[in-house]
Amino acid sequence: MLIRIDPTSSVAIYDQLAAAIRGGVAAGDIRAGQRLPPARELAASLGINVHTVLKAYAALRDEGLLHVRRGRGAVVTDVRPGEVELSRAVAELLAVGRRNGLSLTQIHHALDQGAES
Amino acid sequence: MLIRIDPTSSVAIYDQLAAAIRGGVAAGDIRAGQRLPPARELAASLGINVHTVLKAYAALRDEGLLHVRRGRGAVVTDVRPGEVELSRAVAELLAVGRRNGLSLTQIHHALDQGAES
DNA sequence: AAGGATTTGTACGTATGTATC
DNA sequence: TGATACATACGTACAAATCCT
Repeated sequence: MLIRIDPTSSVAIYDQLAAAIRGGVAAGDIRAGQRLPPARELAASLGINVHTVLKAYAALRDEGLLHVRRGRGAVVTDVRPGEVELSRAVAELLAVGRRNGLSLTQIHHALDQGAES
Repeated sequence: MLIRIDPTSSVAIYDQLAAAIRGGVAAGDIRAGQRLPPARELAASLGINVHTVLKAYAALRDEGLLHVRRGRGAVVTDVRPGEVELSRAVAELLAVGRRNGLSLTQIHHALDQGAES
């Protein structure tokens, strides 16, 4: 897939890149399980900085679209459309719960209470 | 409030700082509407880099704890996270799960799976 | 209204740590 | 052991939004 970056755009470069990758996945240009180019490589080919690529990767990881891990690279999540938002909602609840000092069991309990109402 | 950073800790500095601010808000040391020190200033007083402070501020903003805007600084949100934030995350997960045809049990299962990774 | 000061946002550069292969 | 690749942190510079005079 071809990614173009417009440095004159008011949209941030990392945002342009993230959008391009999102689109590539949605369009099927990038398949589930497929690994994206290493950040340094992609940065070099696009003429941008590694940080900028890593920031885009991190954003997509937070969305649940990518699995990004040290030494492994960025791999497109193997989930069906719709499951991305599910895993993101799961991740958010876990993050919020733990931030407030809740155990996994307590988070489950909160889920049950929320389901009653 | 006093913030201490342990550079030898395995916990990332920006994470330590974010946790310290969260704790300060929770403990009432920092009140709603109060403005945090400029990133550069706080960075200098803690002996860390501006980026590190900004990353902590951005994380807290994503959590909804802070309003961070150019020229204005970082202001503590008037709504206290906690129950409100938790119930919102619960509601979102339930909504997303049911939209995708999951039962409550299946949502619990998704939560467990998310907790593993 | 205009301009300067303040403050975060983004981007680039570089170095080191850590997990994976 | 070594190579690969992301994670974090520090440094610097400029842009953009806001505030104040």
